[in-house]
Amino acid sequence: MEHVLIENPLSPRRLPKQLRSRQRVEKILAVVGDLLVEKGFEGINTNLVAEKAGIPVGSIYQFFPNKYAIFCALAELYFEELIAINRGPGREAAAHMPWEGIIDHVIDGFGAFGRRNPSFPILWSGMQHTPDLRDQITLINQKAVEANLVMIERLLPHETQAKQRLIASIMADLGERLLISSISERHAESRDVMEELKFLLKAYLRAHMSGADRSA
Amino acid sequence: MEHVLIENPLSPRRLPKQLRSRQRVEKILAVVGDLLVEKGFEGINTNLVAEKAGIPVGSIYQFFPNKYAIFCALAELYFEELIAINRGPGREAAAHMPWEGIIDHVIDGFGAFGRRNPSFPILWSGMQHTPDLRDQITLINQKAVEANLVMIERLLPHETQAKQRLIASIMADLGERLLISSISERHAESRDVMEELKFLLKAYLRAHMSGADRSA
Amino acid sequence: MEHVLIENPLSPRRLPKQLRSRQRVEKILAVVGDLLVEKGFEGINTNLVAEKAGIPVGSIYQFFPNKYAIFCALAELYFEELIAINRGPGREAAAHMPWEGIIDHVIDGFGAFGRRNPSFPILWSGMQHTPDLRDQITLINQKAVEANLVMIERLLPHETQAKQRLIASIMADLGERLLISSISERHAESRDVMEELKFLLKAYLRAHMSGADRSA
Amino acid sequence: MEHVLIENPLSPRRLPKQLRSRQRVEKILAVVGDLLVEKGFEGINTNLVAEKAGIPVGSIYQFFPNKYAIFCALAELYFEELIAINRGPGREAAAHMPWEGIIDHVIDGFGAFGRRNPSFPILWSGMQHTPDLRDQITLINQKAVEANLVMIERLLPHETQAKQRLIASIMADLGERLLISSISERHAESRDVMEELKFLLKAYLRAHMSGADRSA
DNA sequence: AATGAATGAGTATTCATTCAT
DNA sequence: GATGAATGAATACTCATTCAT
Repeated sequence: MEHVLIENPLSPRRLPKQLRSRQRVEKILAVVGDLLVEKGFEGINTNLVAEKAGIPVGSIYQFFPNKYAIFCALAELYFEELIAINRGPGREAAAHMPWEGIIDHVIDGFGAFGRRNPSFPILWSGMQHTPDLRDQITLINQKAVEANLVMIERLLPHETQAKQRLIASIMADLGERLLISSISERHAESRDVMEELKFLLKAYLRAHMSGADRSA
Repeated sequence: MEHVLIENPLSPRRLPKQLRSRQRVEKILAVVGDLLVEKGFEGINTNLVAEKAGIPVGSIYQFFPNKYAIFCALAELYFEELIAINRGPGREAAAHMPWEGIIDHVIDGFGAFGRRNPSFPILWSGMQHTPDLRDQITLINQKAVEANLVMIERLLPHETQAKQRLIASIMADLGERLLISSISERHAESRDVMEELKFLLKAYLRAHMSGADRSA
Repeated sequence: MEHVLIENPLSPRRLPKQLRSRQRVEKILAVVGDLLVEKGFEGINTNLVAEKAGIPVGSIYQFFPNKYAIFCALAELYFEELIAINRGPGREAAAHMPWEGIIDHVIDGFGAFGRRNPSFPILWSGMQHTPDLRDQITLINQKAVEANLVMIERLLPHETQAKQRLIASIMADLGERLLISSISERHAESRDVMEELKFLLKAYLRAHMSGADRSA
Repeated sequence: MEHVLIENPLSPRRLPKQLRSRQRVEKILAVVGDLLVEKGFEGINTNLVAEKAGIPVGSIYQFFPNKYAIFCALAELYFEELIAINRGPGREAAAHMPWEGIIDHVIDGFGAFGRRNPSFPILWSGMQHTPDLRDQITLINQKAVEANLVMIERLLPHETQAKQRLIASIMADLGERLLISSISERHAESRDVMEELKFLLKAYLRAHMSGADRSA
């Protein structure tokens, strides 16, 4: 389900069960992460990955149907983590937390994630180029929207569903896009940016909550 | 001699003065725009451009020192227009206009621009990959920040310069990033998104203007 | 791992162990030798080499990092042989041989070598143009000088080291330069030239041995 | 005669009579000389020459039928000078000069020439690569042989014509080859080399003059 | 299953020469 | 004559993927 085995050109070919195989897949993904930082998205090639991972090229194709499936798998790893962050601090914790706290928690989580995974923005923006990969991004985006919707429905119960979804979608966009740019080198003042982002999101939601006049 | 450009690896080689040359350069840029939509950033190659433009490859290299200079020239075309939009409705008009009107004007401008230039987001995100081109983006970003600063200084005169610049920079990021994503195909409901963006920006600035408490 | 060569831009990429690989490398070098004669140094291109060798271009790049490395490998083959010739008839034989015999032996060896390898002078002079290759020539030249020094030290023990080296160096130059020109087509009378060269070298050394007056 | 007007692919197309044309041809040759040193033989292209010479490309083709004819013309300039040097100090002077003096004079002349014309060895060795140009070299070589013959006939009147020609030819080879290598950077001790060369040539000729036994 | 040598289509850029103006 | 924009064939090197072993 999460790993559709119907031969989708981007999903992993074979679910590695054997220990060695699992280790190999992990090694491949780790190497790709490193190379993304070291050589850039376009600088990666399968032979290089194999060499750095210490496995033969052929083996890569036992786990992945093609080069892009590797990126996809790495992205999925990142996405799972991001979705978890985006989903917030968990039901019970969230129940006793003001919504602003959730926003702080999510943005801080994104910030920490970005610092932990310098290859993420490179992978993300690289995926835009390959039409097939772009579809994966759309998918992940939808998951982010769903996560946001949970909070929006709670905060803005009187809005139409369409409006709620629009807001959730804008928030997802903000999150993703700014996740990328806030990590990039030109924001050494990353901390300030993160704080400002929290302020922005809160202001946005508060304005909706107070039913602010839109026409002015 | 008059027009020998300092041979920057990205600036055009020769300024086309003759009618035919100007037409050729325009044709090249138009073809690149089309191909960007049709084949994606990585799908473009010089021979293809030449063929579609109906000129020999060699001719491309009379005007551009290399492939990336073509992208750069197209980007510059777009950037000029965007900067003009971002600068707002002009001094006199702006003087008699509430700041919200300026925001509406700019966002609407961006929206119209995006609809007119479907190749823009592809070009923009493609430029991220090529280090040299990335520098161009940084430059343009700075110009956008400057344009935003003018308004911020007027609206939030009591903030520190650093804070003003941070806000202007967030706005620029928002503008650029959302310019890209709001245009992309997955937002057919582009109009709603645009309206929501206006709301977002206004809420953000209003929150700053009212000196909202940040700590909550 | 055993055979990973330090990736010098001119040394072979992979040492061919398998029979087929070794044959391929040999075939490549043989084809380059032929083409050198047929088309000249500048007339050689990698695709042509591949075609004539009956292998795909890509295969060339499995063994050689670039075009010049092929020339270098061929040169090294030649050089090894030449150095061996230059080193003379071997210790024991040399011990029972007048020095003139050694000169005869070396020059005859050069002559035979030249007749066997018509591509050599083309390769040699071609290597002068490519700065990287020129360095290889300097190296080989030094080896030739060392080989000559052995004999010079024996024949002219009273000269200063600097003078001995100068003489050895002139001899090396003579050897190399004349190796090239004596082989070239305009000397069909190659045999006579070879004999004259022996005479020249002997006269030169004898003059030094007799401590001839230089000032006249 | 010296400038065959029959459309030889390497001779100049048109003898420039007009002042401006003569200046242009001279400028072209001077620029080629400079570029030879600056960019190497293969680094020269007609458009670059035209640009550096401050004339349009088309004009080059008014004086020279093709690129190689330019090299040829420059070579001819050099050769004329070299032949003059090689011809010795002039009839009257030579009559009152021991032959050793002539050799000194010629070698010194070659040395001075080499220092004056750093582009010469580059041009010379470059010409080896282009079959057509190689023929020019053969021609010039013959002229050098003729010049040497004059002296050889005087010094070794009893040798057969064939032998005289062989000796003259060896000397020419020595002269040319060593002209190139003695100039090159690896002989900073150029002066010593020059002196050694004089010694070599004198020893060679003296050995012939004394009818030295060849068989030893 | 595992390997890694082999494949060859694909691509940016150059430059001698021409010829319309 | 003079110009210099136009031309396009030519060329080194890469890399995703396969498949014989």
